[in-house]
Amino acid sequence: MNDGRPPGSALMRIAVPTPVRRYFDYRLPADAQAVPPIGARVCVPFGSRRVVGVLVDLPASSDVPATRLRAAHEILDDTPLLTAELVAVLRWAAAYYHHAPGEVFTAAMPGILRQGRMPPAREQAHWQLTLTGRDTCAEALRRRAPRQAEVLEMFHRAADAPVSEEQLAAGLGHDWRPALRRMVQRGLLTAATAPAAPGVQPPAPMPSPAPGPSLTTDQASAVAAIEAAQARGGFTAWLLHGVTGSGKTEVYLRAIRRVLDAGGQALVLVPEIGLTPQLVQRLAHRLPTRVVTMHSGMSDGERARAFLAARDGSAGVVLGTRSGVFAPLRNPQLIVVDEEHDASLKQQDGFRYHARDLAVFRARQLGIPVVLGSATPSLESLHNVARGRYSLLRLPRRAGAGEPPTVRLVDLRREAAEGGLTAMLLERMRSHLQAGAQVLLFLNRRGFAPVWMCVECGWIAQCPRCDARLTYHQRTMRLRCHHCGHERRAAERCQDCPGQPRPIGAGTEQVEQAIAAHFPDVPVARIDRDSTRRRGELERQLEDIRAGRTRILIGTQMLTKGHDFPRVTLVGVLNADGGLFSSDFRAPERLAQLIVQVAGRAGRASRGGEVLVQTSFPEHPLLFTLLREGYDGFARAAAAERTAAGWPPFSALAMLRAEAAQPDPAQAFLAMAAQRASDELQTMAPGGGTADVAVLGPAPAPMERRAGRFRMQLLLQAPTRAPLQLLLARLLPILDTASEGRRVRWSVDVDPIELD
DNA sequence: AGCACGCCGACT
DNA sequence: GTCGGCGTGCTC
Repeated sequence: MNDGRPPGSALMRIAVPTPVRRYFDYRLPADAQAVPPIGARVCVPFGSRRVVGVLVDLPASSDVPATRLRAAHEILDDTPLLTAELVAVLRWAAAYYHHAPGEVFTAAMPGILRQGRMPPAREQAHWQLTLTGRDTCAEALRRRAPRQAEVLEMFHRAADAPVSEEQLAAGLGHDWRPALRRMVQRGLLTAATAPAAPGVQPPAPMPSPAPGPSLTTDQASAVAAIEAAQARGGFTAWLLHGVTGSGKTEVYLRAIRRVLDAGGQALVLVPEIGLTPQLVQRLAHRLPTRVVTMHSGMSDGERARAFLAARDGSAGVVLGTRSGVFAPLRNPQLIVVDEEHDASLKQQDGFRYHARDLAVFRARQLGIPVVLGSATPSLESLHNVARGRYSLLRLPRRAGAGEPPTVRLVDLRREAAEGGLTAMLLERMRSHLQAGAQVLLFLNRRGFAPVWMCVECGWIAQCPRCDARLTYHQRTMRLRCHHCGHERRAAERCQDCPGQPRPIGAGTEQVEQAIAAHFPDVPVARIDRDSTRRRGELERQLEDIRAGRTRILIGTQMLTKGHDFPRVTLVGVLNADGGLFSSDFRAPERLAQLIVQVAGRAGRASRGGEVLVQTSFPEHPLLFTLLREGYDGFARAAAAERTAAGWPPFSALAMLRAEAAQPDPAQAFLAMAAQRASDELQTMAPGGGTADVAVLGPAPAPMERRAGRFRMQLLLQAPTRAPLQLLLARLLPILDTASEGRRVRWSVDVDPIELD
């Protein structure tokens, strides 16, 4: 029975998976029994195809003439797949980022679900210890097979009771399957027929949550402030600015614990690389609930099941990367965004949303607290604190006995670096190694050398498809483009003269080689995308580091996030100059964050750490301020510069980008866009103050040619978001229908963070 | 993005 | 005479 309304006259507004910036209206299916709920999936005819969309509204009328409306084929859900609250977030996001709603909704759903299917309900598999397994010592296994040792430990903790897949996943994060399979082969574990015969054996117990450490006074007052807000109810945004090692996670844990005790759910977002098995484990060990993760490394089925567990409320904590912000939640009471400054929270292609900003919007709409945590907050968040939109919580001291590290600059113009290492750094390395500590060297440049040059004539190996140099990789004797993947043999002869090209400058591969020459007996690990390509390789290397088997670590950005190395006391930043003279106004902020984050790896143990930063520009004001006044001082100076220059957060930006196989169509499209933008601004000027929007460009992108395509950009800059939004709302429909747009690939980026 | 419709070259 | 090239336009 329906609710009395004749279903035939009801309309459905559907987000249809297509790049068109619009919703589509349909009639109910002919056989509909009732009006479906908002957030249900609906199968509809679209052109000549059948597609699965999401019901976002039941409008009273449509702009589309009734004769053109078609009836939906089928309603796929009677319990909505997306909550009404989430639908509202997605609708807002589509409007704010000016992206096609259908693609926004697509981005929010796991593949299986957006195809209109449900994940196969998988029989929960269980395993238990064999007698051999019971007698095997996890520690004995740890050296050769750390992953297996962790699995074994988990079974020992369960004290002979069978352990389920889900418990393994919660306790160990992803990737436990291969280890488990080998252990079954080795006869340590065996499949359990059933978790429990009814009434005989209790189901395998959740490992009971471990008690937390006692809080520092800073932590305690942060927790108290958040708890007061939780008790009060309603939206509050906190910026938790805690130095490395100050125990931000502990603060999150207390706030989450409180939410769980009240029967609610917490959503925790971390940058891609921060979602480590250690973090999953820590949450699972400490919280009396099911923790589900959502990230790109999961299979379709796992992802869909995690999504449904979030929606049904069976998971108390949802831990995800960027796209986790779109998890449907039954009873959300807290959102946490860790490392809120991290650029990977912003999607850089397609639907270019910022997970942190959407998290804040979502929390406001839900009327719940949101906690943004970082040791190096973004200038945006600090600005929001200054304007009173966020409340600041500070953890200025390390939680343990650790002293903050001392930071010094090494002048590369006075001290020659060989293989990336100055004599000064080598001397300090020797000293720290002798004291039994570990050393971490950071260099944001993989490969052997960034340049392959003929010393006779100056010829430099260039990528044929990008405006970029090729990086020399010595192990493979090949030249590789780090922007498009182009690869070729490194020729021994110059192309232009009889000379012999050779590598110039140092990458991680070369540093590794130089270290081996200087410290032949010290075990070294190199951690970058090349050395950790194999599955599980990163985990294996990190385990060697944690166990102290590795003494010197060389790595790129990968090394700076989410990993603790308590025995590292010396950190070397081999070359800090990359960000000093960039055209991107955010480069200094990123460099400062990087230096502080890397430095934070030093001396988390009781001994004071030491940081050496090698640079050719030791007098540069950025480095000077950062060293003398710390991140706070740097942030103040950077904010003053941004104010003067009119950059965010003291203005709002949107970037139009266009690329094509030839430069002309991209240029022509953006020139047209600039013209039409100016036209619109003319007609808008009287009321809305829109004349304040500056149209800058079009100009070639900083790397004009990339992967064989020419890239141009047009920047729109305004003092506030409102006029920019108004302009975009009027400009984009024009661009959508312009013929110039058909010959190029173009996109809008609202609040861009990479200006290239 | 698909997909259809549409109007011009080399083939069974 | 048709198969198919990709320009152009549309999808409730």
